[in-house]
Amino acid sequence: VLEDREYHDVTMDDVSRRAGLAKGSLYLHFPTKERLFRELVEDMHAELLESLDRVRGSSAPGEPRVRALIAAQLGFFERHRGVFLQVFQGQMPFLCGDARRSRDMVGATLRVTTDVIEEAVRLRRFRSLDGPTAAIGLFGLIRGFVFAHILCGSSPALGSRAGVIWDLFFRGARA
Amino acid sequence: VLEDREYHDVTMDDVSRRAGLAKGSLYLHFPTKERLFRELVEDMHAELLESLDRVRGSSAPGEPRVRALIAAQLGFFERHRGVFLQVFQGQMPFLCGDARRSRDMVGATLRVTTDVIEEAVRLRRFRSLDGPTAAIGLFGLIRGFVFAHILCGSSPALGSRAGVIWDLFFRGARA
Amino acid sequence: VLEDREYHDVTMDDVSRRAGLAKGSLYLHFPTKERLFRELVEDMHAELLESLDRVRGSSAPGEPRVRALIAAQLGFFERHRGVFLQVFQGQMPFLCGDARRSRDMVGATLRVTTDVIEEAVRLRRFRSLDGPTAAIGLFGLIRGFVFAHILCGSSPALGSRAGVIWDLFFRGARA
Amino acid sequence: VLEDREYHDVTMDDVSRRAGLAKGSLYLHFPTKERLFRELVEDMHAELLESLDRVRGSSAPGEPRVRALIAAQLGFFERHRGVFLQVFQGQMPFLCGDARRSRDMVGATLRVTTDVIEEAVRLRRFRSLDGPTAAIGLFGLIRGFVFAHILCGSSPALGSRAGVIWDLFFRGARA
DNA sequence: TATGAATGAGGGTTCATTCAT
DNA sequence: AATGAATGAACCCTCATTCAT
Repeated sequence: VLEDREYHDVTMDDVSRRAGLAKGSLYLHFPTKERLFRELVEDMHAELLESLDRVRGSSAPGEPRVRALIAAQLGFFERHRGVFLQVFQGQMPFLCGDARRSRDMVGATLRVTTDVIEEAVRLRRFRSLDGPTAAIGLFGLIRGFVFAHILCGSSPALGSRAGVIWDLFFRGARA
Repeated sequence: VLEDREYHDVTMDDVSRRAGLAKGSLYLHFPTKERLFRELVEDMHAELLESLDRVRGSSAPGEPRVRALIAAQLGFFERHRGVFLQVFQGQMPFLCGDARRSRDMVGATLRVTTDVIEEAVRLRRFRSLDGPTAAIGLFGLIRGFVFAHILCGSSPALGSRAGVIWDLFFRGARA
Repeated sequence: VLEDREYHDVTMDDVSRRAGLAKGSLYLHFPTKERLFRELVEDMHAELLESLDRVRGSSAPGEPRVRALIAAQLGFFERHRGVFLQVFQGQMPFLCGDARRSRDMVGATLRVTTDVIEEAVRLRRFRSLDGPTAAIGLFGLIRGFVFAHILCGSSPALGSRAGVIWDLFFRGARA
Repeated sequence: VLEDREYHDVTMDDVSRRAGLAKGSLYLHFPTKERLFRELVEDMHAELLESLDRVRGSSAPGEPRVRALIAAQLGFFERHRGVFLQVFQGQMPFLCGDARRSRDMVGATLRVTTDVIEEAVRLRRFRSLDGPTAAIGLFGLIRGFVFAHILCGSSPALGSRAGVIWDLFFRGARA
């Protein structure tokens, strides 16, 4: 439903109609509208963390792992394009009014990113960088492309930007 | 008011109380709640564009100009920390339901950034980069630090991160 | 509720209280205050037309039918005395801002009246009259008595005036 | 202003703009919106009574006087067509929420009409009629044509219906 | 477990009225 | 006398939530 209307314009009526349930039945599963959407976002976030975790198992440390991490995030945002269109446009209280939870979600992503980057530093693939700081940078870089992608329609495909992001992050702009 | 409550939870009563006006008086100045907040955002955006324009006049092309651009954006976000806390947390419909306007605002920023980057490319300070793409990258990088700053409280000062951002953007992570 | 307060002074709160419903419940049945009152008036009007139609089935053409028509209208206004007190005093936008609809309602009544009068003319019970014009006259005559009745309290009973109206309409004032 | 908008949709702003005065200045002349419109209606009514009074001075008793009375009323309604369009459609609380006053206005008209009719009865121009009752009839007859005229646009001219009204009232429908 | 009619607090907006200038 | 910006009570309508069935 969020792909059509923003959070505040989505009524429980809309949700129930889409769910093929009666309005009252929604309340058998979620005590509150806020909780319903919070769980939606948390599910999505769990999925992201899971896919970031899989990065560790399925790729070699260093460059391949960083690239896999970038790809995993792009894939995640592409899969949930509709919802993030809302989130980025600020249409959905990202975590339904709970800043700490928002911090936690971003924090978890940053922690994984930091680990992967520090790994690459240890392997001398990256120069000596402050892990958390570089993680913020990479995080922002990725979101920048996601943002642009979502805002400007769907071309070019988000997945295809992984190479560009890696190139910018790895080599920088320097001549 | 936006620093306390999100857009949809801010009532015109809240606004008027904070403004020291009666509720009705608000409507002498803005025909609609949406318009009131739209104008707020547009004023802020105009200020950003103005300060980005000033970058051209007050700095040499190439590296200094890119650094000035980064600083200008950081300064802008720091000045409006409160509002952007909301925006980044998705608490405020940044553009009050008008995606095109959102695209325009971001587009204007990206255009200036593109110009400045292409300048640096022409001057051989940057390697041969696709201007618009690199602009998205820099834009994301900056916003990433702003986001982290806003989310994690105020330390370290946002302005002090200009060097880090420049370093990451210019040199990349490569060993 | 209209018997106590005029349309614009009747709040949906008043209506709901009188209906023994919550305010919101009203909106399950009518999308709008205007529509609620419009339907009230339309229902009343449908009832009037129905009772005018019945006149045709239950009375002989000519004099009896005209008398029945007069009686039917008086009965209708008497049944809805309260509402028409408002309407005649101009307390209720009779048609809620839609002049065409008003014309239609009156038009339908006039058409039936015209038919009945022309019938009587054909039967040589009435002299040769322009049907539509005479219908307006009879319509006004009836409403005049309704108006007076409503304005001056309830005596004498409206139904008892049918004879007087017929007498005036049939014989005129001529010596 | 009443010719464009109904009473409740006319704001004091509208009135002041039309009057070429500031809104506040209105309140130097009328303490209240209701009072402003009440005085408007009372002025109109005074004008009607005056013109009915003139009927006595300017026409012979009996038939000419009744005809003059009819003409005077038609003229009055034609002059104030706009306002009465509102009143008849029930758009304007005829006397701003004061039924007694409404009764008085109609009562005054009926009294004059009664006098004129009884005069004609005494002169044997009319058969023996109950004055007040016949007055109500004539009053209704006239209003019926005014109503039809106002509702159906302006043709035919209201003034031209005086003959028809007189004919109906005088001769009745009888063959 | 499922329903959906009913609820009623709360929001945006209007506009008659006031009052400092 | 004239102004018009300011006021704030009041209204229509929405929608998350409840509860009898």
